[in-house]
Parts: sequence; C-alpha cells; structure tokens
Amino acid sequence: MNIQEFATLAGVTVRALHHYDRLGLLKARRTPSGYRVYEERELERLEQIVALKFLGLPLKQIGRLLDRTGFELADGLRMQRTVLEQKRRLLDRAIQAIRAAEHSIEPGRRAESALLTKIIEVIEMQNDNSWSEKYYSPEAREKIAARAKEWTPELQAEVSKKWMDLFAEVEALLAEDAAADPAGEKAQALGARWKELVKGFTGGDAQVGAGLNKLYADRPNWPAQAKEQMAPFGSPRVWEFMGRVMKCGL
Amino acid sequence: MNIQEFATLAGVTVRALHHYDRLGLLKARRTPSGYRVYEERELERLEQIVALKFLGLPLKQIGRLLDRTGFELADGLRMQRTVLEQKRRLLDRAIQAIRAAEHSIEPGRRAESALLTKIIEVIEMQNDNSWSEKYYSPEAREKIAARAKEWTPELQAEVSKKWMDLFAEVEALLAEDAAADPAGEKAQALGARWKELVKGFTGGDAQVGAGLNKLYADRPNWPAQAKEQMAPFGSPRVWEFMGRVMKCGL
DNA sequence: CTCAGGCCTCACCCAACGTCAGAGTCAACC
DNA sequence: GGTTGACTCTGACGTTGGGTGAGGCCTGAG
Repeated sequence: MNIQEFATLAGVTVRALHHYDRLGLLKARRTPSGYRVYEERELERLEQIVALKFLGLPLKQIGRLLDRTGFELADGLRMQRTVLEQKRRLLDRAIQAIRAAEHSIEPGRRAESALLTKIIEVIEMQNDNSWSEKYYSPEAREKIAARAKEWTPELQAEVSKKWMDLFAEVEALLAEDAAADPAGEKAQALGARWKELVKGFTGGDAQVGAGLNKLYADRPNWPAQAKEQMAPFGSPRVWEFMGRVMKCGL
Repeated sequence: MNIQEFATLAGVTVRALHHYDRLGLLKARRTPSGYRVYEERELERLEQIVALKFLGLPLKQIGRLLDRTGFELADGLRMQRTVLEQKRRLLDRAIQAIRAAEHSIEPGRRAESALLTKIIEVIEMQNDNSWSEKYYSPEAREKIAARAKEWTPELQAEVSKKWMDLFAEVEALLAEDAAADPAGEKAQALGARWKELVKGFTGGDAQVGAGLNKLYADRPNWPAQAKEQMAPFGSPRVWEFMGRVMKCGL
C-alpha cells in the first residue's frame, strides 16, 4: 500500500505519516527507490497512535507506551486522565468567566471595559484559596505559596497517582481484613508511605503540617467544589483507619 | 517601575513582558539606556491581557480586541466561549474514553491490548453520527462528509455566532409584536438570512436540504446530547415562527 | 574603581505537523 | 523511447508562547 492510500484509510495526512516515520513511531518499509510501503499490520498500530493522540498524549510518550508492555499503559492512562480533568477544570473556569461577563453586560448595557473588569473579577474569585488559608499561619502560607510555584500538571498527576495507589492498597488491606491491626507491619508500611507523601506537600515544615491537620479536621465545612475534587481519594473508612495508623505509629 | 518589579506585581515573567513588548501588545517606555519602564496604567492593561490569555485567546487577537472598541470584544468573547465549549466536549470525550477503558480492565484483568481496543471502540462510538445519518440519502451523506473536512473550530464559532445573532433578532421581533406577520418585510429579511445560513451547510444541494428537513422534523427523537447542543439556539416559538416565514416566503 | 546583579538583544528550543521547493519516480499514452 | 501528469522523497522554514542561555551594557554600593 502506498502512503496516500494508507493515510486516507486511517484518516490522517501524508505529512503526519512522514512525521511519525521520522520519530520512529511508525516506521515504514521502503521500496528500492525509497517510497514508503505500509501493510495491514501497521494500520492497527496507526489506529492506536491516533487514539492515544486523541487522548492528548504527546507523541514521544505514545511511542514509549506502545513499545513497552501494558502495565505502564494503564498507569499512563490514569495519569493522563488526571491531567485532562485538571485541564477541564481550567476550561470550565474560563467558560464560566465568559458567561458571567456576558450576563453582567446584557441587563445594564454597561460599557465594554466592564466586561473585562468582570472577567478579571471572576477569575480572581475562582483563584481564591482563602477558604483554606484560614487554617494556616502566615508563615505556613508563605511556604506553601513558594512550593506551589513548582507544581506542574504532570507533577500533580504523578503525585495524585501515588495517592490513588496508596489508597487502593489500603482499601485492599481492609477488604482482606476489616479489623486489620493499625500497628501491624503492613499498616505501618502504608503509614510510612502516607507520611512521605504528606511530607511532599508540607516539605517537612511543622507549621504547614499543623495547618494541614486543622484543614483536615474541618472537612465537613469545606466548600462543595473542594469535596468534589477529593472524592476520588479514598472512602471515609480509609481515612479513619489511616488516622489510627498514624496515632499508634509515632 | 523596572521590569522585574512590574512582572512580579502582575504575576508574569520578565520574558513574557519582553514578548508582549515585541508583539506591540504592551509597549514600555524606555530609559535613555534602553531599560523598560512601566507605569501603573500599564498594570491595568497587563491584567486584561492575562485575563484574556486565561480565556485561551491568542495574543494577536488579544491585541486587536484591546485596541478596538468593546463591541467586538463582546463578539470575540462569545466566539471564544463557543470554541472553549467545543474543546470541552472533546476533553470530556477523551476522559470518558479513558474511564471506559479503565472500567473494562479492572473486572476481567484482560490483556493490555484490550485497553487500547476499548479506547478505540469508545472513540469510534463517540464519533458515531449514525443517528443523524439515517435522515440523509447516501449521496447527501457523501457531500456532507466532503464539506465537513473544511470545518475548523473557529469557522464553526463564527457560523454559530451568526445563528445566535439571527435568533436574537427573531426573538426581538417577536417580543415587539408577538403576532408579527411572517410575510412582512422584516420577517422575510430574516428568512433570507436564515436560508443563507442553511445554504452554508447544505451547499445548495437539494438532497442535503431534504435530509436536513427530515432531521429537523424528527427533533423529538434526537438523542439527548444533540438536543443539549442545540439548546442555545432559540426557543421553540422562534422555530415555529421561522417555519411559517419560510412557508409563505417561497 | 570595582564588582555584583539587572537589564538589554539576539538566537536557538519545544510539539505536531502545514506548507512550499526542488528533485526523483511511476505508470500510461503517443 | 519520450513525454506528461500524478506521486513521492527530503529538507527547511513557519506556527504559539514563551524558556533558557550567551554575550555585553548599565547601575548602584562599597
């Protein structure tokens, strides 16, 4: 099959196939004169590439995922989902900001500068983390802000994944033995990982840690959006169990 | 104010300010030695730039929107919202595809290739327009597919805006006079614009037009998602009125 | 006067191709 | 065999919003 047939068959451009070829993502056999030749088998691979591209994965990572075995694929997908969910939250906020501005202008017929002012106002309101700030001392807030600068969506996805893994294992432990010993070896091992992850946020700072504890204790009063974001992270019984693990651990 | 102070004040990098300066988006006064100097006034403009950037607008367009007057700003925002909503739908579909794949693997512990297969399957299902295809003849379908290739999100946003404008004007006409004459001058003018927009989709093709009419007539049976997407486009009474306009128009 | 730290202007880098440009290849028709 | 038109190849530059140096001027403190 020549390149154009193959491209139209799969719904991509010839240029894209050139690109994938150069990247080593989908190498084609060549005729003596250098023309690319594609087979059926490669259509399957191309479809996989297109699918993963649709999920927003970069080509480099697609190459790694397709060439290694599937365990990493599942992990990669979970991480990508987290990234996409984060992006979607940002998109939602942008859409909400525009809508708010549109609603603010229709009734009163105010000047156009009011539109921008409204948008800025809404965006600032969305960024408002003041609901959680009240749990922290001023020094702790400063340290959190400093660390927050270094957070990328990818990094967040990775950490998020680690938490999910940890929660899954705790769930598994409790599923195996609902009355598992919080002081037991397994529980304490999980507790150590927990502490490590928490330290990733606090940076080992005692003041940040104290604020985090206060924040955690006040869970029932969190705003709805915050609760929603935490929903995937484990059921209450996991939290309760890990609380006991921490207590008898240290 | 020197550049670094200004940058931290606004929460952007010095490099970004260089960039905006070169693009003419935010030009800075210079000291005799060439250093950039910023004033309070420019902070306001920078905030507007940052806000519009948050909404996903390209810098070039931000420049145009900020330099022209606000009527275009409102239009630009409406278009951008449409673009963002479209992107959101795509993001949603990607997330749903990953979720479906994750759910499909957890229970059965099937091989990793099943993950990709499942994703591809879900994506294809999402792309499935077969619900609307049944209204069209095969020839009409082919023509629609040919035209669909030329559709970009921006173009769609523009057309979408034209429809919204038209609907708004019809609403206004009906608000002014609920018993407006469908054969009247205003109504017929609106009818002409309507036909023009429909022609933009059908390309003047009779078969496509016939299919579109059938599709329209069967509105009650559309899938929920399709209805949702059409929701912003006018109330039933507008549709009903325009139906009468068309009838007595031609 | 010197030195550190800011600031300046190039200029190259990323991702995923689009879009020529110039040159070779293939298949069909004369 | 030659010509023609349709493909194909490689290489190189453009796109977006800056990041990240390199190399050189500016400025204020000591």
